[in-house]
Amino acid sequence: MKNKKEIQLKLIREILPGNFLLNEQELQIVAENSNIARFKKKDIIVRQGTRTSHIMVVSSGLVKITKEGRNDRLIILRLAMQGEYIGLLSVMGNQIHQYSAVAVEETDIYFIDINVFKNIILDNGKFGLQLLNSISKEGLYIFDRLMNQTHKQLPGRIADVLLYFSNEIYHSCKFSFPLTRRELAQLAGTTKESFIRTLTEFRNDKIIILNGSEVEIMSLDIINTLSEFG
Amino acid sequence: MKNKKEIQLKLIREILPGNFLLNEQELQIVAENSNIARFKKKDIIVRQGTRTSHIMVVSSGLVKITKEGRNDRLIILRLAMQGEYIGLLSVMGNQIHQYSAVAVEETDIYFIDINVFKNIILDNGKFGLQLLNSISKEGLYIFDRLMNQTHKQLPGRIADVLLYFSNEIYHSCKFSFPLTRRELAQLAGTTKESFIRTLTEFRNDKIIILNGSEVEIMSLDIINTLSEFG
DNA sequence: CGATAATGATGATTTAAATCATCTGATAAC
DNA sequence: GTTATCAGATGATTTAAATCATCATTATCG
Repeated sequence: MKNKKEIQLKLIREILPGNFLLNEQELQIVAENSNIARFKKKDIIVRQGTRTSHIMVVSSGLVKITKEGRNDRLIILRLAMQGEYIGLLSVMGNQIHQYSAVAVEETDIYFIDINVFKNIILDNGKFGLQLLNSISKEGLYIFDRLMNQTHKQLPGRIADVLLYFSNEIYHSCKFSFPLTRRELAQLAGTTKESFIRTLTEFRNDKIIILNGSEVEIMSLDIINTLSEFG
Repeated sequence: MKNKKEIQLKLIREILPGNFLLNEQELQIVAENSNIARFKKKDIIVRQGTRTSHIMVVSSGLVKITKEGRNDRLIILRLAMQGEYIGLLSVMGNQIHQYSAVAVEETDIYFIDINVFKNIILDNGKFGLQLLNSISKEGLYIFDRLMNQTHKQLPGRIADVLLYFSNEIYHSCKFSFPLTRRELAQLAGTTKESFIRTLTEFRNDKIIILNGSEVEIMSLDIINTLSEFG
C-alpha cells in the first residue's frame, strides 16, 4: 500500500492545479485522503443531481461535462483534460452536482475528500485565492460559451466548435473529432442534422477538409470571421 | 471625516456579505479602504472590458448586470440588490470586467480595494471559503439562467422573467416592472416585440393582469408549468 | 414650449433552424 | 451470421421567433 501512496503523491505533484502552493505536509494529507478510479469509455463519472463529497481532477483521458435540460435535451458544456478540476463550482456552491461528467475515452479520475480540501484552504490562504481564481475562470468560461450559444447563429457556433478543438484541445489545425456528430451538435447547442449540414457546407466551401472524424481547417481566417460575427 | 468612517463601518456591518466572519480589526481595515459612490438612474457603474481594481457591493438601489455581445446585442444577466456583490467573478477571474453594471434607479455602491480583500482572505480562511461559496453560487446562477435561455422557448422564458421578479426581487405576485419592455426583453433573451406579444397573450389568457408596468400573476400554476416545460 | 426621440403596441413578412422522413453503412447484440 | 440498433448523411416541411413596418403615446431636451 505504501507504493500506492507514493504513486498518488507523485501524481498530485504533477497534476493537481495549484499544487506549488502546498507544502510537503499538505501534499501528504491530500495524498492520504484521495484515491484514483479508472473509467472506461462512456462510463458515467458523476451524475447531475447527486450530492458532492469529493473534488475531482482529471488524471488522464478525456471527459465530457454535460447538462441535462428539460424534455431530454442535453448539452455538452466543455471537455475536461488532464489536470483540470471537474465540478468545482458545484462542490463549492450548493453541494449538488449541477452537471454530469462522462468519460469520452479511458480516463483516470483523482478524487479528493472535500473536507480535506476545505481544511487546507482554512490554513493556506494563497491556495484559497488560487482556487477562487480557478473557479472564477471556470465560471467565466462556461458563461462565455453559453452567451455565444444564445446569441450566435449556427455557422458561428460550428466555427466555435472547430476552434475549440484546434485551439484548446489539440493545438493543431488538423485533428480527429473525439466525439460523434450527435455529441458535437450537443457541444454546439444544435441538432445532429443541422450540425452535419453546416459542416458539409464548410467542406463544400473549402473552409475545411472533412473525412469522417478527420478534420483539417484550411482557412482559419474564415473560421475566425464566422466565429467573430456569427 | 471620522463621522464618514463611522457610517461606512456601520454599512459594512449591515450589508457586506460574510461580514460575520470578519473580526473587528478586519472590519476596520475594510472601512478604511473603501468608499461609497452614488449613481443616478441610467448611470454606468462599471463598463465591460475595463480593468477591475475594486470589489463592489450594492449598498442600496437596483443595478442591472449586462453583457454586450456582437452586433450590438445586449443581454441583461440579472439584477443586483442591496447586499449583493457585483463583478465578483471578474475580479477574482481575469481582472477584466466581463460585464457592465448600470443603475436602474438611484443606487449607492460600496467600493472595496481588491488587495485589501485579498489580504484578508490570506489570513482568514473562513472568509475565503465563504467567498468561494458566493462565487460558485453566482456562477451556477448565471449558468442556469443562460441554460434556460438557450433551451427554453419564448413563453417559458417570459414566465421565468415573471417568476424572477415575483420570487427573487419583490416576493409578491403583484409588482411593478422596474424596467422598460426593451430591457425586460433583454432579460428574457428575446426582442422587444416578441416580449410584448407573449405578455399580451398571457394577459388575454388571463394568466396575468397587465396594466402598463403593473403586473399581477393570476395563475402561478400556469406560469410555473410554462417555466418548467418551456 | 415645441421638437425630437424613446416607448409601447400590433400586424405582415421573412428566415434560420428544428423536425420529420428516408437511406446507407457501420457496429453491437442475440 | 443474421438481425437490430446506432451513426452519418440529405432532402422536404414546418415553425418559432426575428425582422420590418406603422402608429399612438409618453418622455426628454434644447
